[in-house]
Order: sequence, then structure tokens, then C-alpha cells
Amino acid sequence: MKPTIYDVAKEAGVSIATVSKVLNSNGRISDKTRRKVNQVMERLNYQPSMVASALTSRKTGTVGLMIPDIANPYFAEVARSFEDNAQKLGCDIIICSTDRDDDRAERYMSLLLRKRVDGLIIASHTGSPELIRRMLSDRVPLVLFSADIRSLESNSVSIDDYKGGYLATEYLLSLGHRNLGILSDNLPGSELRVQGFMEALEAGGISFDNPDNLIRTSATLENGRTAAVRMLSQTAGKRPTAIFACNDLLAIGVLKEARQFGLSIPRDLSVIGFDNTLLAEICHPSLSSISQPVHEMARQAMQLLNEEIEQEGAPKRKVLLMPELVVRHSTGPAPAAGV
Amino acid sequence: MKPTIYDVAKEAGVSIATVSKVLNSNGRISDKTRRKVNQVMERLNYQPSMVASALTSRKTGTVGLMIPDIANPYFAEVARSFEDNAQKLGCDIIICSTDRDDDRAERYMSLLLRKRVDGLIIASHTGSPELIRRMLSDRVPLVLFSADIRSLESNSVSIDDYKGGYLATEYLLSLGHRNLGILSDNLPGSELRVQGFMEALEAGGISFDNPDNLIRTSATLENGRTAAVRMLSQTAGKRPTAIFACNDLLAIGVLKEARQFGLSIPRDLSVIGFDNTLLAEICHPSLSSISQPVHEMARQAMQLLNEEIEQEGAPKRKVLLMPELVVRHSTGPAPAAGV
DNA sequence: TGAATTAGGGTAAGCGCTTAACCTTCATTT
DNA sequence: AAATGAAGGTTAAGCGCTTACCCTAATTCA
Repeated sequence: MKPTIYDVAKEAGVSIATVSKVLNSNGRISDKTRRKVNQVMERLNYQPSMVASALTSRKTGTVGLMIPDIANPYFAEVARSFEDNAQKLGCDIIICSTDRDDDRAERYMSLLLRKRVDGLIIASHTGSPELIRRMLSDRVPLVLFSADIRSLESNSVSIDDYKGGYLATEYLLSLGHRNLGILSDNLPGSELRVQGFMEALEAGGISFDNPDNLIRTSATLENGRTAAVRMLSQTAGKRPTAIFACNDLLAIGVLKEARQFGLSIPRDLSVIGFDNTLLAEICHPSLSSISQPVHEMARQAMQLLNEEIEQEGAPKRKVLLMPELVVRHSTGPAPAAGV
Repeated sequence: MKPTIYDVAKEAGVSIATVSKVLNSNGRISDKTRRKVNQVMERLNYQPSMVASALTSRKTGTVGLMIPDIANPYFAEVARSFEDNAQKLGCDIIICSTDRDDDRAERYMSLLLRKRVDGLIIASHTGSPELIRRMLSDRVPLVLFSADIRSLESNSVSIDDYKGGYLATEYLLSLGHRNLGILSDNLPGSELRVQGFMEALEAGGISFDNPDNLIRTSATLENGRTAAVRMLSQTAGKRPTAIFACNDLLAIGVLKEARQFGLSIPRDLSVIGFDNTLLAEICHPSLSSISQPVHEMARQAMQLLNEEIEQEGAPKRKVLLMPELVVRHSTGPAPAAGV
């Protein structure tokens, strides 16, 4: 059997309280006793049970990370960032991929609560707003990540999606494109990206009047291709010369399909993505994209979460970070007009 | 405060033992009592504390997954597969990315032990063999994933890496290539892939005599490119017409660099990867690769782990699954000879 | 020198569950 | 009708920690 605090105490000839005190370095202990106890712990290879300590201290040192899918490179990167930040605080992370299925989300949530995790990170609206509201009213420490819910009084860390959409669009306009398409996924944040797109167009004096150049779909490579087919098979006048996709996967779908249409990128068509994932570098031509400061976001989120864990009624905060344009090789000047 | 089993018992007018029994549906309880208790639990929104139950039952329902890096798409996919399989068993997963740093691995390991996880999955030799041996002798349930250590009497689930290397090479030979290069990473499994490569060459009556056509490096895009430069800048006679990379990331590095050399793929150069990750589909041209049955591997690993958790001295088993060749567009017939 | 601190450590009561052992009823068996 | 046994619960002892509180002896101060 694994040694317990009793074994250590007996071996060291002290009480378990003393052992506990040297373990947590609190209380008054003489150097001599401390050393002896430490030696015994070492010798017995004592590993204090966090499940026992969690029972009394009410801290498990575990936080739950709810995301749509860890196999999605964006979320994998997010997870990694959280892991690193958690480690600095001496805690670890339980990954929960929900596939955006409310039932799965609810089951996971319940599991996490029963495990008494110290807090929750909820990325991209994983789980219904109703569910989140319930957690909030149960005072579960929690921070929304990468997609805020304005109506909820909760912590959140996200980027300015509107700004991101605006940046991407402005950039395409600056390249001379006048006929733009937009491919959105069905996440709440993406709606803001679309808004940014629209307002940048307006600011550029361009009206968006072709409804076929706006497609909403969920984020898979295949859906990106399908949408691309729809946009690109329009007549030359209506077909966009540049497409803004609300995430990299969709953008790459467009890239792939464009080839089928015999379009050269960026000569005939510019494509820009969002999230600046590993994929953007991998694909060919490499993808221009709007980048999120994922690591910094995770850092702040973890910090907010920690504050709320430490002191129950900590004031909620909403942090908004700025996205940045990363130019690679999938965007270029608009083709000469009138061709 | 969260309601406890005492609250439920009092409300339902029974003892906590009774509540515990309906909770775990064991022991003898009348339908009437069961219903009443269930009602009360519902009404109070009772969430039994798994930390308390773990303290007595010695089951936390958590397993640790040690991997090099969750941000690496291959391991992200592995993690997802484990997650799904774990969920079926009602447990969840703590992710530990170690970056192959033995210290990090050791710290994580220790954390997991203190958390009293039910078991460990150790993917790709994460942590030193010595560390693993120690776990084993401490009788921690554990299964090695994707890279066995033959000398250790432990469970393991992996693919036949040798076979994978053989398959890839045989395929390139069948396309008429006679001058092959190989790019290996520094994982133990990859050594077997190299062996498979070598023996397939031999079986094909080809001798591998140019040491510059074998490069070992760690798995990053950048390293793939660097290695590609070295191989491709050789004179036409020595330069390989096909390159086998021991993982997709390296392969894609080659793909990218080949373009800088003005080589068209697969016309001038064939490239094949390993792992068949999402990346293989994303890149252009899409990458032929050797695929691992990741989901099935995770299923079996989880099952082995579970068996060992259930009964202490369960016999160890080593499972070996077969990789498969997936042909895409990065491989083609060897260029006409003598050019 | 005697009283008041203080340093160093022990006692014991939980934390919220599980489970072996035990105690009633009440229906069956002979 | 007495003995037997099953059905349905209850009691209480842990699981391995934390921590408020208490005690003793050594130190300090007037």
C-alpha cells in the first residue's frame, strides 16, 4: 500500500498534524523536525493524496476545459496554452470535447461538477447559454473564452471579432478587390466577423448586394469546398475575386476547390482565413490569416479564473484583445478589372 | 453550500447508507424508498462528490494521458480518441504535454500520482524508461501507446512501425524509384520505420549507400525544410527521386522546400509521410502517408488499461496493429532515368 | 525571580462518501 | 407454532488529509 500521512508520522516520531504542517509549510515547525520529516517522506517515497486533501481543503487543483473538439488544431493550440498556464499554478486540465452537442456538454459539465473541479473554461460557447447561466448562478468559477455572451455577467476573454473581420476586409480592399465573398461558420463570434466585413465594405464605399457571396456553414474542410463551389461557379462578373473565410479550415477548403476551377492563387483569387492556425502555414500557398493572441488570451483567462477561485465574489471582468493581420501568400492584388 | 449526502438523507427521512445505496444501485432497497430518495436528490440538485467517494472507493475515474504535445495534430487526434473511449467508461482524461522533457514528465507523473489517477497512458515514450520502470514496479496501471519498450513487461498498443516503413518503401519502389531518401525523427518507433525502409530496399535489390540520404531530426516543419535542403541540393545523380519521411510534418517540410528548388511534385519528386494526420489532407499536393488506426489503438489501449485497473494482477499484453498505405497526390512514377 | 510570551508541536473534529456488520419485520417452511 | 430466512434498513468505522484549539517548555522582560 501507498504510505499515508500516518506512516510518515509514525516513522518520524511526530503527529500527523506536524507532517501536514511541513507538507504545506504553514504553522510553526523547527528546522530540525522539518528536516527529519522530509527525510522520512523521501525515504518512504510518500506521495500525499490530493483526493484526501481536496476533501478538506476544497481545492482539487483541476480545471475543466470545455471545447468543441480537441482534434481541431485551433483548439489543440488553445488547450496547450491553457495547460502551460495551469502548470504554472500547479494545477492540471481535464479536456472535454463536446462536438457542440448540448447533451454531451451537459454530461461533461455534470461530471466536472461531481469531480469538484476548481473552475471551468468554456471556449466558443460550448454548451447552451442556459447551461452556462445555471453554472453561474451556482457560483461555479468560470470564464468564457474566445466568445463572450454579453448578456451574461461572467468573466470572459476574447478577441475583437468585429475588428478581425474589419481588418481582413480592409486589407483585401487595399489590394484593389471590389467584389468580395465571405464564408462564415455558425459560431456566435463569427457573426461579429461578418459584421466587421460588412462595415469595412461600407466604409470603403462598396455595397454588398450579392447574397450568394455570403455563405454560412460549419467548419470543416468539406464544407469549405462545397461553399467554394457555389461561390466560384457564378459568372465572372458576380464571382468574387477575394474570399474571407471565418476560419482557416474553411479557407483551405476554398483554396483546394479553387484549384479545381483552374484558378491560380493569389493571381485569380485571394483567400484569407481566420485564427492563424498551424494549418495556415502548412497549406499551399500558405494562407494569410487573422491571428488571435491565443497564448496571451489563455494567460489572462487562467488568471481571471484563478482570481475567482481564490476569492468568491471577485468582480467579473471582460477582456478584449486585438487580432492581427498575418500576410502570407494566398492574397494578392485584384486581377485587372474588366477581364 | 452544495448539498451533501446528509442533506439528502435527512430530507428523505432515511440514513445516508440508504442514499449511498440508491446512488450506486447496490444493496437492497425497496422501489418506494428508491423513488423517494431519487426525488429528493433531484429536488436538491444533488451532485455526489467524487472526491469523497474516491477517498473510500479508491477510484477517481480519471486517467492521465502523457504525450509530447497536444498541439501536434497527431497527438490531438490520439487524445480525442482516448477521450471518446474514456467517456464510454464514464471517466475522463488529464492531458499532460511534456515536450519530451524528462523533468516535465517527472513532475507531471508525480502530480498524477498524487491525484491518484486510476491509470496512465504513456504515448511515444514520454518520460524516461527509468521513470516508467518505476511506475511499473509501483504497480501503477499503465499502458504504453504507439511505442513499445520491449524490455519492459508492460501493456502496450502500437503499430508495426517496421511494417509501416516497409510498406512505404515498397510502394515507392513499385513506382520505379531507385534512389530513395529517408527523413527520420528521433523517436524510438521511427528507428523501426527506418529498418523497414532499409529491408524493403534490400528486398528490392537496392543498396543504400549514400549517407546523406538518411537524416535524423526532430519533428518540426522547419527541420523538415532544413533536411530537405541538404538532400535536394546534391547533384542530380545522388539526389533522391523519392523521400520517405517518418512523420507528416517532416514530409510537408520537404514538400515546401522542394518548391524552392523548382521541383514539381510528384513529377520530379515523390514524398510520402507517416501518421496520416489531418495535415496530409490539408497540404498541397495532398500527402500520401502511412496511416495508423488511431481510434482502434486507443480503444484497445483503454480496454487494456481498464482490465488492469479492475484486477490488479491482470496479465500484461502487447498489442500490435497494422498500418496502412494511403495514396494521395504527393507520390508518382519515378522520372525517366538518366535525365 | 516570577509572570508573560512565544515557539513547537499534539489532539481531535471534521470533509462526504462506502461498506461490513447488524437489526427488525414479515413471509415461509415444516 | 416455532424456526428459518429474506427483505429493507441502520450503525458506525473508516478513507487520508486540514485546521482550530490546546498544551508544555523555553525564552523574554520588568
